[in-house]
Amino acid sequence: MASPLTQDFCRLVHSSDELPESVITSEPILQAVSVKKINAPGASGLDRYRVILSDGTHFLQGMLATQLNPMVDSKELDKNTVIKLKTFVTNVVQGRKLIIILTLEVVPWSGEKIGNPTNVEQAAPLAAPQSVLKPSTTANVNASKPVAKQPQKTAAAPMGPLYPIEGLSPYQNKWTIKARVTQKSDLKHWSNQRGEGKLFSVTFMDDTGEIRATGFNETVDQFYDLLQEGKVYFVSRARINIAKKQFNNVNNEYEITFENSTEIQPCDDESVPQIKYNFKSVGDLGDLQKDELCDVIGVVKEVGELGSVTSKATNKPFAKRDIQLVDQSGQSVRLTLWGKQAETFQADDEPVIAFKGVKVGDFGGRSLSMFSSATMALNPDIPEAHSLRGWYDAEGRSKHFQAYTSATVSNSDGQITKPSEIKTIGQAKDEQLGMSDKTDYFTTQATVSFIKSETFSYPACANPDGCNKKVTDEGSGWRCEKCDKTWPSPIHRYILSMNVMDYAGSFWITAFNEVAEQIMGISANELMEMRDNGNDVEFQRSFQKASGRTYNFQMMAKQDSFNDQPRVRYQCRRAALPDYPADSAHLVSLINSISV
DNA sequence: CCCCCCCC
Repeated sequence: MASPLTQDFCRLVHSSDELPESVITSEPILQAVSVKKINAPGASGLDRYRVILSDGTHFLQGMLATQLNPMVDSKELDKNTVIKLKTFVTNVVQGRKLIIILTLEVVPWSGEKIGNPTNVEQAAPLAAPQSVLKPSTTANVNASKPVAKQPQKTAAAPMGPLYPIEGLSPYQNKWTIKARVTQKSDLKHWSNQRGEGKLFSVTFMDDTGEIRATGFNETVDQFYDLLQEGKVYFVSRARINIAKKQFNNVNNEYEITFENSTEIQPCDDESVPQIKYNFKSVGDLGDLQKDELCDVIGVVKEVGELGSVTSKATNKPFAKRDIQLVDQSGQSVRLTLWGKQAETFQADDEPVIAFKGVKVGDFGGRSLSMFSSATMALNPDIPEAHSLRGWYDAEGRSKHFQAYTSATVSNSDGQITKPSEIKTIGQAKDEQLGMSDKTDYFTTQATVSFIKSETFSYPACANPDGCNKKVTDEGSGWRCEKCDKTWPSPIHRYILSMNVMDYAGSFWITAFNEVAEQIMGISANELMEMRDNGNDVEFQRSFQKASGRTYNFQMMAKQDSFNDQPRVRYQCRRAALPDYPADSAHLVSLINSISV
């Protein structure tokens, strides 16, 4: 059988300083005669595979970009697999030339080894490398010092070969990327123990990936005005470092730092792609940990008032504005804008906005916050936005959206629980919620049948900072151990014990101060005063008035022991008046789930 | 070399 391999490719690579663009894009076909895992994992912690690549006559070393790992894991790429190199770069590591394969295609092959290749390092160099693969019409006598294809006549020539962003690494120095600025930060000044200075950063993107780049001090003067969001540039001769992933969500294990020698040239090639998103559905934010960064697209359902907060850390005031985002998940989430963005934000027509790199918070279950490296695109021309717009205008607008609640906050193990499910009291008991080691959260619609009036509160510390600890009556005053203070009188706080029922059963639940106050309609202090004043009729009526009402209770079921017997305590964390349209929608979905 | 991203 004729060899499918690209003849003399290994010698061409080995004898060229830098490969011509025509070779880089020629999609050579080689056989991977060996595929081995490298012992030292890469900076990303991912496995790295080394391949020995043969053209049938010689072999040389190659590395696989980590995104190709699944092909090795699945054995799609294995010993003696024939592959077509779709994108690759060459690199010299420890004096040895190797190929880094970024994307490849498997070429069908019997699995036999082709020929008896020898190490290209021992082979005689190729006399005229450029003639082998380069079409003769564009043959370039300076092929050993090639330049990439000129993209546009208005564009300046880049330095060195064009690299895909994906192919950049700290071990290369002669590279040029052609990339779009998808995000540009404001100019920032800093001052700390180690000194002071100014900086800005941008995110570059091409069709292989994205990378963050930062300029400090003099390079700010050189490049801050030149680099504009949305425009395309050639960038070369900058330093590449390991990225500190905790500070941005740009998907690259490396980042660029501009240096004085860095060259940046504008380019008006429109083929470079626009911003890339990896959207997380609003309903799936529970999958993410607090402080993770994510991309979200949603309809702006509500725009809050402009407000201001004072930072606890710096004592500086910040403008803030909350908006509510909804999507097809039926869930809504709050997103907070800060500073200038909060002040200038306007969206009264329920637009679609795509957010990139917003930070996940756990306030009220799940919330989002703009991060300095986050971007916001109003009605972007992307499929997800069009589909969201169509859905919202057709049906979403009239839908009820489930807001995140604190019932989705991380539990005592620090694990995130999903938005609480709706259960009947019978289901909560049948499913033994709260009987395991972990805390269970659920929502139940039930009616208050009875509220205990004998004990309904405890005397709490009157410290205005909200200590709320129990205080003891010492005759001369009420003493708080924690605050080491004695108060003339305590503040009574509810521990309200209620029996609630639905058609499937009843149970006793406890509501603490805020929820209990909402249910009773008056404070525990006021109630205590009635009792102390002997106002029994009014006192008893308060309990009767609060009974017979129906709520959607957000419940927490947790095990504890009483007289050495394990039992479940049901705590009510929130009580909301029933939302009948939403409840009906829930019933409809239950009915739909059982119909054929 | 920043890396704070705030509040309730």
